[in-house]
Amino acid sequence: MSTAGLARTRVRRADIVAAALELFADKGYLATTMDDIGRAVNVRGPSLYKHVASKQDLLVEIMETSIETVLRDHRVAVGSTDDVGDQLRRAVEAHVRFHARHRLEAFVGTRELRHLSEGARAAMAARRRDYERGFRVLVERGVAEGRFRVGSVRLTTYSILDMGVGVSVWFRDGEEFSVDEIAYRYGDLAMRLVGAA
Amino acid sequence: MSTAGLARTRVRRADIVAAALELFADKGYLATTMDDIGRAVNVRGPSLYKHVASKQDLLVEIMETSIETVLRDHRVAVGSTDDVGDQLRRAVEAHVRFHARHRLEAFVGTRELRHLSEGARAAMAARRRDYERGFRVLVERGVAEGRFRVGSVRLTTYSILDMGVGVSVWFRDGEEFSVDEIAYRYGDLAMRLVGAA
DNA sequence: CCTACCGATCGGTAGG
DNA sequence: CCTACCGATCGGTAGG
Repeated sequence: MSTAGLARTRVRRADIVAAALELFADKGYLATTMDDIGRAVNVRGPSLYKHVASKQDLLVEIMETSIETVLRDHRVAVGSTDDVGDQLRRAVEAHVRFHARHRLEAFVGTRELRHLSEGARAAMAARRRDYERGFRVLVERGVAEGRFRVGSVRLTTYSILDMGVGVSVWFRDGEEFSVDEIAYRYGDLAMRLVGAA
Repeated sequence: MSTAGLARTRVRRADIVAAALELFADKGYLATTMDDIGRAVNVRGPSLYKHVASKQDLLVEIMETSIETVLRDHRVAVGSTDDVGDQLRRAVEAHVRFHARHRLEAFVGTRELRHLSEGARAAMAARRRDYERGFRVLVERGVAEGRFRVGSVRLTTYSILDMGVGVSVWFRDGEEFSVDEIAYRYGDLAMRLVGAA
């Protein structure tokens, strides 16, 4: 038994989370079994419980990590300048970068929200509203400063956010556009939407 | 037993499909049991098998009906005029109307694609590509005719589609905007995206 | 349209 | 980290 030669590094919690992310994105949370996740890191399902408390825990960790990442990126983008046009442009670029680079997190974050326990779900929903509000505030300020011209702040904000989220659905690495190219072009598109192009 | 007074009309297949749609949208396909669906139409789970062949069948019916609806609406919109600007505008309006009026179908259509059997999934994916192509062709023609000015046909098309899909996530009846108001405003936003505003 | 039930699956625990 | 296993759930069928 001790002679089996399979290269096998010690299982780390981060590997388990990464495997769970891929499986949740591919098959869905409910359809993914602890055995599936174990297989991806070369152990049996029950062995995972030495590293994680539950399957639910894995989902919570994935979602919390990604909302914190995108909120941090957003704050950095907005804090990088005082010009509301540049703020919105950079916020959109950060939004798109996140949704291209973290496609699976974005997927799982929206599609599996309902499988979060009640408390975790409410906390996540609140964080997501914070994020949306960040964009709405920028659009509002741009309008107030006479820089943007929009039909409806709310609809324009949703449009900007939703088109960026869409990137996570169709983006594939190594195709026509790089992440940065897409980010810049979506920045341009957002400027058009707010009438500042 | 025969004296129980509960108002109960005969169970129709359409009622079952409608109940399944609501449950699939709310809890997800896998988390919805045949007993859940039965309860919604006042029968036990096993009784449903007199009307439907399987739970999978319900999902297929929901998805096929909605893709056919949106494709039909799209063809009517595009066929209503020869002006490519008006064609795109009306196509966007139809797209948005569908995603506002058929929120749940839109939800289930994208979120539960992976729970379709292999064959049904491939057929659905093909229909969805047809739909996308309809928009891409309009954007291309507008550019060729010198009416639109875009950075990338592909990214602009995705943006237009994705922001419309987003309506199904946040739209609620009886709030700030009616379905038609949203449709018109999204038509305006699409015109801005293609540089024809 | 119902009850009883089969067969399979799965999260998590016991106890090494 | 593993095997054995519990308890619960669920789609679908049998047979009225």
